[in-house]
Amino acid sequence: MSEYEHTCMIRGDGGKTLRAILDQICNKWTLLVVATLDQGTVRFTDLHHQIPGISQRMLTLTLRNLERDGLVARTVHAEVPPRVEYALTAVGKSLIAPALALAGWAIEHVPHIEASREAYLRAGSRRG
Amino acid sequence: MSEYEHTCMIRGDGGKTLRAILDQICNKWTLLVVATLDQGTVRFTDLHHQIPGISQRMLTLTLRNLERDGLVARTVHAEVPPRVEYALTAVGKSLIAPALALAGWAIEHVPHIEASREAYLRAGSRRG
DNA sequence: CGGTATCCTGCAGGATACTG
DNA sequence: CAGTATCCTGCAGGATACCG
Repeated sequence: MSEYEHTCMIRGDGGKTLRAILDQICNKWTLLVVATLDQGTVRFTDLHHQIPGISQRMLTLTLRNLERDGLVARTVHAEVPPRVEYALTAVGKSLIAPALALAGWAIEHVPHIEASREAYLRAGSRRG
Repeated sequence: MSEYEHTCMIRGDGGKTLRAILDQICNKWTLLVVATLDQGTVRFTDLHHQIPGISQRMLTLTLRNLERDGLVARTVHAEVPPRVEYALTAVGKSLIAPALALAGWAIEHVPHIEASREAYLRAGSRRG
């Protein structure tokens, strides 16, 4: 049985809705930030340390977008030194499951994909 | 119960594996092409017509990448005029399910996200 | 500590023209 | 019909410096 009847969800409006979301969560850091926040409430600096390679700028931008979309809650504690904590909202948490589905697929098929790439390269170099 | 134990799949190697795949499938057209190919075997021109807005160049590039990764099979028929047909491989088909999971999440939460964005904008303009 | 502001670069992807 | 080849542009995202 084909899944064709359901892929209209992807093709739907020419893919605009889905791609607007995909563009958002695929922007290099979003999914990583969400996954890191799945452990609970985390401070800005802790996030910065736990996500290797992210710049302060990109962490801020990513968190702002997530906050704007209602996936992450930002709490500022009126203390000195300042303390700002981030946590997933219910909607943010609900993203974890489908993200894991995709991550699972990725990890499961990486060997196949890499093998296919090498075979493709070899076939290409044989052609010239 | 938290999903924290599982999010290591996302955070795993600093997210490199997952992001390599995500970068690949999030590149604006890949998922749309895969979803369109879920109907079966489709010719190049038919794909071009069925995916509004895609250029010949991007369709070709997207298909080449999918073929290289073993998600799509390309069949050239020795005829004139030429006929080239594309179809999902088993691995390509297996991507549909997790993609649908994500698409489902996206469609389900678009209203919430858009409402959150508007609220965020209003709060911002109130601040100045 | 938790950010902004600014500058800079690579490259995804569009437009267009040509081809076996 | 099914592509290449080439040029061009916007903008994601990195580096760095400054700020309340």
